[in-house]
Amino acid sequence: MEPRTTRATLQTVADEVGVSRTTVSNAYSRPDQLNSALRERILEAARRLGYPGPDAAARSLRRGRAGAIGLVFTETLSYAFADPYSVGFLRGVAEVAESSGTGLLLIPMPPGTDEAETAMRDAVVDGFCLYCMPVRHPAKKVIQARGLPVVTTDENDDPSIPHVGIDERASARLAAEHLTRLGHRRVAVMVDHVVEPGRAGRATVEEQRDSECAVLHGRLGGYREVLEEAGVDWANVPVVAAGRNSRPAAAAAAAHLLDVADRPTAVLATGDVLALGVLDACEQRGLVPGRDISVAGFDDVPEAARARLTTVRQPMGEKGRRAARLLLDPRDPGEAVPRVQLPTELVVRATTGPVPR
Amino acid sequence: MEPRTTRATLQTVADEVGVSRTTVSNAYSRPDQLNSALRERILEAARRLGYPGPDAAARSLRRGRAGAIGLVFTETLSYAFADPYSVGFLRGVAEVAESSGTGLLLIPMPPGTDEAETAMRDAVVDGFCLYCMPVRHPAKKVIQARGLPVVTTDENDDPSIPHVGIDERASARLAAEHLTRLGHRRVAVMVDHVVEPGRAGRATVEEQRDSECAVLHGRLGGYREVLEEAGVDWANVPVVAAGRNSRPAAAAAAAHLLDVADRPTAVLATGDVLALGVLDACEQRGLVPGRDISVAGFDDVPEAARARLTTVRQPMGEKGRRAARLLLDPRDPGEAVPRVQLPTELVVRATTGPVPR
DNA sequence: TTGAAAGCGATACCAT
DNA sequence: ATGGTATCGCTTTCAA
Repeated sequence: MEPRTTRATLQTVADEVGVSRTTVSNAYSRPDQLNSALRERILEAARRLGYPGPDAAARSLRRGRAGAIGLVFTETLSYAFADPYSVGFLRGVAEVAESSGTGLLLIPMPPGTDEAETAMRDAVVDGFCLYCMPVRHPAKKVIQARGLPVVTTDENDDPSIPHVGIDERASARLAAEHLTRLGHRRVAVMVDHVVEPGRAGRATVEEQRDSECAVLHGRLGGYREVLEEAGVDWANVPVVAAGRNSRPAAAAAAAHLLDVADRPTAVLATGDVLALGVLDACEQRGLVPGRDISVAGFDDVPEAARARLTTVRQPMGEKGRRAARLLLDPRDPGEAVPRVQLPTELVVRATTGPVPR
Repeated sequence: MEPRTTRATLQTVADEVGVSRTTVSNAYSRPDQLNSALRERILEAARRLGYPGPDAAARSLRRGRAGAIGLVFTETLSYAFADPYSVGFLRGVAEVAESSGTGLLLIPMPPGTDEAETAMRDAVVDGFCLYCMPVRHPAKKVIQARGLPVVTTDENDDPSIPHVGIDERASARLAAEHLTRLGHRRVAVMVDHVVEPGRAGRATVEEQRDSECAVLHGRLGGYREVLEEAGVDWANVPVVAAGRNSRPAAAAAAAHLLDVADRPTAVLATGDVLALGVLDACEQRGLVPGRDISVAGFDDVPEAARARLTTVRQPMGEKGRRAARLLLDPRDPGEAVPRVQLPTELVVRATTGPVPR
């Protein structure tokens, strides 16, 4: 018996078989470089010695390739699986990554700045997809410093980073115009959060302006334009935060809208999950959406169709696919930085209708 | 200007500042090991030189730690995001991983054996979570050979691998007994696939036996026991495969069940997504579930509650959390291999009722 | 085909 | 607080 104090390595196997490291390496990575009898002998010896195969990290270092792309969220990782919009996006990314044999590394974002920077540095990846990342995030500069391909979605400040997204403002307008055309003027808005995650309740115009989230700015901006064009004073439009992007949170926050004297005739939600929560709240109160009150969402997640929710559809799966492709298909340096803008459309279903009289 | 032909490395920065590599390394990894003035000088020089920070692969190699755990599916990666059960599980894994600063690497499984083995070898991870993996999968031995911590869910053959799951057979019995108690004897079963993915239609008893999927065996076995106890000949029980685990596929396959002379009075589905598809098919035909026909699912995904589906609840989030913990909390070698069995329960809602007369 | 030598880029340990 | 040295485990020329 050999002493098994130290783990078996390429060298161990090479010595055992009486060949060089190169040959053992080839046995794994380039089967065509040696005759299969020798290869079998090597593999057999490896098995016998308990050699686990070429070390992944060492291989990655030597080759300069990780075989994975990193997905970076600001939200908690588990949120990535909680929100159907996010799931749709990830699914798109996964489709493309998979077809090129690339793994997907979901990178958690620790709270502290130093920790976050370290996390971004330690990710063994060939590129980053930034998702839901505030315009100014400390970890962003680390990611850029690494010099790997990067792509952003939704939030796009930096023109030097490839981007795939939608026209947030114009898309939001679609929903708002639909409502004003139906005659609605007393409109309220439901968002996930404005200033800080978790904080629910009405947000002032100043707070809206100070938000770090470009998507929120775009969507609120679109709503605002349309409503002002219809003669509504934006300062009087209640913008209510659910605190978190969840159905129950939205349902709870909807109380601010529904249980008041001058209940709005319509609610614009910046996401379908929120809109569905508002619908839940309506149901609890015996309000029939589309008749007693109008509710419009954003995203068109799968559940929206079942709930007959009027919403703005954005192609989340396609977004993910395009983002992944931008990362995986190398572009030549001369080329302009790609900026993909995907189309959106208003989907009118049953939750919106004329102003009740 | 320095020549920038070669990428900046630790050494480059060390030379520039006139310190040793160690000190530069410490500036990044152990800020407390040097005075902050020097650290600032180093970081500044790094910035100036375009040094991207310590290389992730090199660091991972040297430290012997990857900072990520690998999730391995047999299904396509995008499927992981398509199935709500799977999403719930992943969410649980993500919660725990995140809390310990660990990333999640979703590893695609290529079709070929060699490719699959390479993919498992190249994953830079500290452990593997095997999910939905057939009892005999070629990639499995590579994973075990790597000698990293491994945990399986659902499919469990090997007693040497830690496992978290449910009692498939007993849980399936819950649903079946509920139906037989209601008087149902003409019962059909809907599964995703038996022999090979994609193949839809009725499956013979032989095909059922030959399936590689332990979960399927467990659930069908449970149904069978109960039905036979109730005097039903299993050979006469239609077991229909939807081909894929999707709602539309199930709805389509339900035609085999609903559009026949002796329509069953009840359908047992091995998953909620399938059950929901059956409900869709019922709706198209004007059949009211719970009155005209009974439908029971399995999993209790979020949509099930909305659809008022009777089903067997399994704690998918908890499954994920436990699996992640088994991977991340190191156990001492002497300890027995953990096998966690999570509880399930029957959730009776509106889609099941007495036999229509 | 096979092998020798030269790194890939960083960190740990032990002095200083 | 700093620095020297050894090493992590592999792949890649290039020559034999």
